[in-house]
Amino acid sequence: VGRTLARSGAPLRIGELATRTGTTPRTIRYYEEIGLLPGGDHERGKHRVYSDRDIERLRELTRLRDHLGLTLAELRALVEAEDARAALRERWHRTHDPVERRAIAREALRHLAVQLDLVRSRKAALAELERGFVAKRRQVQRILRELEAEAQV
Amino acid sequence: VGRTLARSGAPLRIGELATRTGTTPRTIRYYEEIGLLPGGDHERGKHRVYSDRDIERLRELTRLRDHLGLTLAELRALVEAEDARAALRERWHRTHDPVERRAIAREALRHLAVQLDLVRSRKAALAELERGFVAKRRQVQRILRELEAEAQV
DNA sequence: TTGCTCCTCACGTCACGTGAGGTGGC
DNA sequence: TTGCTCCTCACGTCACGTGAGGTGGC
Repeated sequence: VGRTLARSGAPLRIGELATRTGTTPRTIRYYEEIGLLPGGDHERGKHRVYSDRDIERLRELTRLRDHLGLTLAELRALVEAEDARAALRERWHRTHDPVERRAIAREALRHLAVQLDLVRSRKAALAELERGFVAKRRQVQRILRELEAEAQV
Repeated sequence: VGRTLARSGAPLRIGELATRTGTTPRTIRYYEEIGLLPGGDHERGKHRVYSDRDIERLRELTRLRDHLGLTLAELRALVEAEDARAALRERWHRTHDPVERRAIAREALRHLAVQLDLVRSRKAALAELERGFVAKRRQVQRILRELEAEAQV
């Protein structure tokens, strides 16, 4: 096994993390500043170092930001809820009490329902936009066909 | 026919336009300042007055801004293209040359295709997000059912 | 050692929000 | 006349972009 480019699991620097997530180093530092991302585990003045888990985390954040239009304050609230759920998963693994486990699972379902509602209402709005464009297009196409039929004669 | 609230066709002031389009007076003035909206036809210091056509125009802009995530610079480019197409429609009504009319219709189709591509790629991204949430939910639901079956025994 | 990427200020920008102080129309 | 909405500055804010000047690691 020789050298491999982009070896999975290898630590990343901020530039790599940025290109892999479609953002910029500035954005990453800003998110760290406002508490949306961990500090890449660095001392002041030294280079930040990230892991594969950070790639996933940042990708998730940018997706929610771009596709659901969440503000960074909303994202931060969401991340805090996420951390709370991570703590729940911890408890899940430590307990074997089925009553507690059911409560944890139901909590997870409620959270997923909220996310799904957001995604679906945005999708519905986009679908409406799409319908409008398609209707206009159909109308123009009909007119164009008529003009071309006329030209045939 | 007596007084009707919100009579269609009556001129609007900026506050009315704002509430009808889900924006704010400040946003409307800003859009005017950067050339995205006409000036409500007012002299300096006097009240701006808008028509029903302005409602539609602003709604269209906010939809494209919110759902497609366009910047105001992109919106302005789009508005300019829109104005160019309006000029084409003018020519359409003045000409009866079928060759010219076909050219105009084809131009309109190209423009609609660009818009549709944008909408659809955004919809696809949202659909992917949705699939992820649905898969997670299914998994949690399965676990929950198992726990409840256990409780039944 | 030479590039390249990284570091920390810090000011600039985009798209508005938010008063401050004053005028206009039902 | 009294409210209410409108007007124009003008500073503040959010989410970064963009140098300026300097240090770190393959």
